[in-house]
Amino acid sequence: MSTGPASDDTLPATPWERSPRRRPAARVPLTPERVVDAAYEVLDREGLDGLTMRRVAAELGTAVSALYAHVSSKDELLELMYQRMFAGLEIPDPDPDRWQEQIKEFARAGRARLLAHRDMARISMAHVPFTAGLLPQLERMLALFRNAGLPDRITAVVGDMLSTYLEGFTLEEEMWAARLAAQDGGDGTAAWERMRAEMEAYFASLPPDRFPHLTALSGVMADEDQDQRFEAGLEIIVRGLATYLDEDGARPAAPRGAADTADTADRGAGPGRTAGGTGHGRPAPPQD
Amino acid sequence: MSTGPASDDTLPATPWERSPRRRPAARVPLTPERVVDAAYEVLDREGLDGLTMRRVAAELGTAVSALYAHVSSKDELLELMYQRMFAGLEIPDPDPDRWQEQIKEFARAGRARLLAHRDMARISMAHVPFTAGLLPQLERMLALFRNAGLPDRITAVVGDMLSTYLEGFTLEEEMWAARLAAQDGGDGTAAWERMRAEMEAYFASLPPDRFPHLTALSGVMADEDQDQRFEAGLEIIVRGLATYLDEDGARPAAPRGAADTADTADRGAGPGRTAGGTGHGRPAPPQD
DNA sequence: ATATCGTGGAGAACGTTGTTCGCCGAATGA
DNA sequence: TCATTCGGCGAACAACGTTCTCCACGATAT
Repeated sequence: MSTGPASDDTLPATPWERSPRRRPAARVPLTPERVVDAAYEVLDREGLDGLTMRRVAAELGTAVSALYAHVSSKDELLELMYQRMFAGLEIPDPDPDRWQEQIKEFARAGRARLLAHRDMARISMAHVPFTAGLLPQLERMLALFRNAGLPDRITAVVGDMLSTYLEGFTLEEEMWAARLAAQDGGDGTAAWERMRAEMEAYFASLPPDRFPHLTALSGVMADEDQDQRFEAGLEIIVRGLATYLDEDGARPAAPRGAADTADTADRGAGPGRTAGGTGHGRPAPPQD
Repeated sequence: MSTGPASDDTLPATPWERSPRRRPAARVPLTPERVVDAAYEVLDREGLDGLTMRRVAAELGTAVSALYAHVSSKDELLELMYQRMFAGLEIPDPDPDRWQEQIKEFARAGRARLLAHRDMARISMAHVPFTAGLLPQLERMLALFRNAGLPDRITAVVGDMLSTYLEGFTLEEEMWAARLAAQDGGDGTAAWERMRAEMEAYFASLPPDRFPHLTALSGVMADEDQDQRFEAGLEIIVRGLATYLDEDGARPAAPRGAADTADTADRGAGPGRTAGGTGHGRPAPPQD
């Protein structure tokens, strides 16, 4: 460079002490996996808004530009993070006796994955849910629904619906947590408790003539925790699904030991046409 | 070329023709509402990623810094846009005979609002759903559910669930539309048709031994359009809700003319405790 | 053992973003 | 008519994603 060197702590180490130290560090040649590792580290510490390429590079002790030899763009980095989230997610073999519980277990496992890292639901929401790597999971989920006896028309729709519920619920959960953490540092349960009390008081303070139901429910609006709310929503969906079992000649409730993964051929096309899963129609035109 | 004026259309108009023209323009003194108007204009033209304070200012013909006298930050601008989306959204008086249809109509109206402007679901998802301005809508929704005969425990949960489904579904819808628009300019139905064909072919091309259900459903995975898929999911939720009607001594299905908005007192606390609507429990700790 | 080559990381730079600071010009009250 | 106040303007700042050029290192060939 044409000018003088910067102040001391920005100087690179002297060669005789840098060389021996660099050996162990430089021998790990910075793979995409390591970049994703560092990105997760930064994500948990700084949140999605604080997840910058510069910070990821700093986490690895490398230059920013070095990252681009392995990930090509920040979007691809987020994509890799998204895919890793589902790595090793097992969906059990269909057991028609327990299909409701199996669906719930899948949803709980998904929520746990989303909550495992900060702002994960935001990342998840920003990606189209079915990449090639996720096809096995999709297949096993379809097996769950079809073997339960759900009509194909419903099977094709419920996968998207479940993941939408999963991601949407967890996203909202994250947002409350973030808002809470922002307004005061106490990330313990005390802050939650106080906010619940505040909300309850707020609802109760509304004019009862204009908000009869809101005020009537105020005492309990802040009562259940997130786990219970998640379960309640899940239960609504599963109950809704169950109403399709005694339709179209499908098995009535949850008969024993019938269909397993191999029953695809015999129920192939159902009553008439079956219907769309990941397929999407036309985009509804913007209306003003 | 540090000096020289730019080409003609970037030049401001001459004073003698600008002054009379500026009168009507400058007499509109740049309210927050006008900023939001311009922001919507930019949003529809450039998308959320292209929604820049600089572009909004350009749309208004003002300087960027002028915006900050009225909106204070981009986040607040997005908040105002979010709130305007619900302005004038009417939720009908509860009709216990038609509660299922009323819920569906609300959801359809919500989806229409979200689709009315580009990337609106992304904005909506980023905001906590219940601001003070939205309380009347929330109240009327609670009325719908309670008058239908749903237990308070369910009423408190289903509002969030419906809006989650609404926003999540539309968000995914938007993402497909955006991806489609990006990969080729043809925003007509032809592009959608081609993509559906591609997806169908892709699913069908998978190895049937590893993906029996996916291949079995391939022919119909891309069959329904978004409207039908939305309705199908809605139907699942409503059916799930209906299963709660003959519980806890609530009315069996949809009896005539009972309860209206004034019935809050008599069914106040139901069987035991009722449960949380917007309240959220503690944040589940990150697990690694 | 020496010279050559190629790869991958380093550093600086570019264009763009949200936001802030100091200034000016035009309305308004005395 | 003067002083004041307020809203818009231009420039600037820090930080972002991304790209460019260059250099040092290890492996290969002679």
